[in-house]
Amino acid sequence: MSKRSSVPVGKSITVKDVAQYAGVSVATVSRVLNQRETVDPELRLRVQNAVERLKYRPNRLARNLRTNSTTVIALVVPDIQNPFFVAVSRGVEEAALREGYTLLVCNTDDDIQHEAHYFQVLRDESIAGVILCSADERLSHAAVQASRDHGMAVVALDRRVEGIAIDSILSDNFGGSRLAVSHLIERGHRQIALIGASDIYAPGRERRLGYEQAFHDYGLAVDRDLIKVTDFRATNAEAATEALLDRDPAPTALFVCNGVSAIGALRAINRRGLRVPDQIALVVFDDLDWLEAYSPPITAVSQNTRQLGITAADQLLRRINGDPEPVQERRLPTQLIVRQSTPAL
Amino acid sequence: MSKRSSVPVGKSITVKDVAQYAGVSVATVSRVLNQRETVDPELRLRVQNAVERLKYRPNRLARNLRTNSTTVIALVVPDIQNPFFVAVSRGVEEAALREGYTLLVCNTDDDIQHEAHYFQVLRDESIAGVILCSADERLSHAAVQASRDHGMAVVALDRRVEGIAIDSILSDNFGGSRLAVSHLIERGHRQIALIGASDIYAPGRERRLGYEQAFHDYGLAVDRDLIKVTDFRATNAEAATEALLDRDPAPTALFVCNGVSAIGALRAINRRGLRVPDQIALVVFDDLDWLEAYSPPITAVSQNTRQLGITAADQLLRRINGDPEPVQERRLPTQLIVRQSTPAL
DNA sequence: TTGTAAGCGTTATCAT
DNA sequence: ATGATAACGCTTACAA
Repeated sequence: MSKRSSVPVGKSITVKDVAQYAGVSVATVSRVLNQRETVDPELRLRVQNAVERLKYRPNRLARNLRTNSTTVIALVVPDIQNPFFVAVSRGVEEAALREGYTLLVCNTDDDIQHEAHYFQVLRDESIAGVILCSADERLSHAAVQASRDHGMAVVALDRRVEGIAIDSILSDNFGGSRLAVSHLIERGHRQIALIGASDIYAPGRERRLGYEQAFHDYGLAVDRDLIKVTDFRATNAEAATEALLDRDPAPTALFVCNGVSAIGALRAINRRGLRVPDQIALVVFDDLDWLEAYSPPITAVSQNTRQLGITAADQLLRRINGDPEPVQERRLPTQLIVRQSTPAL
Repeated sequence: MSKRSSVPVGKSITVKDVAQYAGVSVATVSRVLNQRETVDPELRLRVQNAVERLKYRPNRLARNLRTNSTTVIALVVPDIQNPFFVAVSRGVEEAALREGYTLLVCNTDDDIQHEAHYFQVLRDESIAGVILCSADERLSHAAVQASRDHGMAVVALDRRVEGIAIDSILSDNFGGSRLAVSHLIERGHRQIALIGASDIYAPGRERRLGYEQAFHDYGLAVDRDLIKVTDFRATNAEAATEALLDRDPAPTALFVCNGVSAIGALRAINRRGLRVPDQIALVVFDDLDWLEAYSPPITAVSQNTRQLGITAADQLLRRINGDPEPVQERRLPTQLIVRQSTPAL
C-alpha cells in the first residue's frame, strides 16, 4: 500500500490528511472545500473522493479562529416562556438552518442587565449576528453599538431600539388593535376596557393608540379610566381586571393586549363569577393555542409569528453578508380571528 | 511614555498585549487567567491590572481551538412549542449559566433525522455536552454513541434512550398518573377514559401503567376500550375524544396525558356542547398556565419542570468534568393539583 | 516561579 | 492553477 493513500488512524482527520490522501496540497483542499477560485476538475475530484473516503469533517473551531467568525446567530428575547417569542424563534430557526447557521436563544427576563450580560457573552463567542427583542427600548442601543463595533450585525424584532439606526421588524400593532376594537364597537360595545399594554414598549403603545383610534373612527370619546396599563405579569392584569369589573357601570367588553395578561384577565373574570360572553365580551391580542379550546372559543388578533422570525433572520443574514441597503422598518400584517367571545350585544 | 506600558491601538487586545503591558510573558498571563499553578502575587497583580486597563477579553475562538473544547451545552427537544420543554429549558439555562456555560436549544420535531442532523452539527461545533429528549427511544443510541466517541457527554431527559448506558432524569409519571386516576375514582368515577399517552415513549407508557394501576388498587377492572393512545397532535386527541364521548355509556371523566392533547380534548368537549365538570370531569397531566384560568379551573398533575432541567444540567456538567460515578436514573416527584374540574360525582 | 516556543487546524498570501 | 508557509490567539510542554 502506497503511503499516499493510507488512511490515518487514531487522531481525527485534518486537511493535511485529506491533502496527503489526495496527493495535493492543503491549500487545494481548502479551495475545494470553500469553492474558491478555479480548481482543476481532476484535482477537485481527487479531493472530494478523499474527503468522502476519510469521512473528513472540517474542524469548525480552527476555521472560526482563522476567519475570526462563526456561523451562529442569536435571538435575544425577554421571556422564552411567552408563546409569542417561542413561535417567533421557530421562524428564526427555520431561516437560520436553511442558510447553515445555528441559532442560540437568550433569555433576558426583561432585564437590561441580563441583556447586557448576554451581549457580552455573544461578543466573546464572536457570534455573527443578533436578533434583538429589547428589554428596554431606551437603553439597548449601548449593547447594540458595542456589538457592532465588534463586527456583529444586529436587527430589532417586535420591540424598537431607540437612539441608533437599526433594521426593525414589527407587527402592525396599531392596525390589529384598531381592528379588534372596531369589531367590539360594531358589535354594540361602548364600555370597552383595555388591559395590559405596557407603555414602555412599542407594541404596547401602538396597541393602545389603535384602541383609541377605533373610538375616534366611530366618533366616540375615549374613557381613560378604562385603560389599564400593566406589565407582563398575569397577577397585575388580574388585579387591573378586577378593578375594572368592580366599576359602575362595568365595562361590557375587554380588550386584552397580550397573551400573558389574558390569563390574569380570565382569572379575574372567573373569580367574579362572570360568564364570557354573556356578561363580558373578550378579545385577546395574540392567538394562543388554547384560546380556541376555551369555552367559549375566544376572539383574537393573530400575529404572523413565524413570518416575523423568518423576516428578521433573513434581514440579519443579509446584513451579515454585507448588504449595504439603507436601514428599514418592516411591518407585518395582523389578522382578527372572530370566535364566540364577541357576539353582538 | 515607555513602550512597556503603551496601550495598543486598533487591533483587538491579545495575551501578548497584556503580557507586554504587565511586563511578563504570555505564559504568565495565561496562568493568571486560568488560575493555574502558583503565580507570584506581585506578577499576578500586574497582570490583573493590565487586563483591566486594556479591557482585555480572551479570544474564545482561539481558546476553543487550543483546548479543543467549548463551554456550550445543548438541549435537544422534540418540540420547543411544547410548554413542558420550554419550562425544562429554563431550568437547564439557569444551571448552565451558573457554571459559565452557554445553552443551545435544538428542535427535532420528533424526527429522528432532524435529531441526527443536530447531533452532527453539535459534534462539528465541539459542544461539551448534550441533554437529550429523544425523538425515538429505540434509535437515538447511535447518535449518542457517535457523540461520546467525539468526547461529548450526553444525558437523557424525560424520555429514555434504549440500547446504551446513559444517565436519565424523568418525572415520576407512573406515580403522578396513578394519583390522578385514584383521585377520579375516589370522586366516584368508574368510566374514566385515557387520552394521549403515546406508547412509544417512556412517559406515555408509564402514565398508562399508572392509570391501570389505580384501577387495580381499587379492585376495578380496566376497560381497554377507554384507552386511546394518540400522538402529540391536538387533532388526534380531538378525534379520539369525540369517539369516546360518542360511546354509550359515555365516560364520566377524562384523564388527558399531556398538555397538547388537552387542547384537542377540550375542543371535542366543547364541540359536543358538554360542560366541565357537570357532564364530564377532567384531569390533565402537565400543569399549563391557562388551566388555572379556564372556566372551571382544571385539575392537573404538575411536573417539577424547572428542577428536571436543573438536575439534568448538573448531572451533565458533572460528566463533562469527568465524574466517574455509575450511570443512574433519577425520578422527580409529581404533584396533583386539585381544582374544580373534578368534583365528587 | 517564569519564559520560550511549539503547536491546535484552518485560511490566505505569495511565489511558482 | 497549485503549493509552501505564515498567520489567527491561545494553552502548555519544556527549559531555565
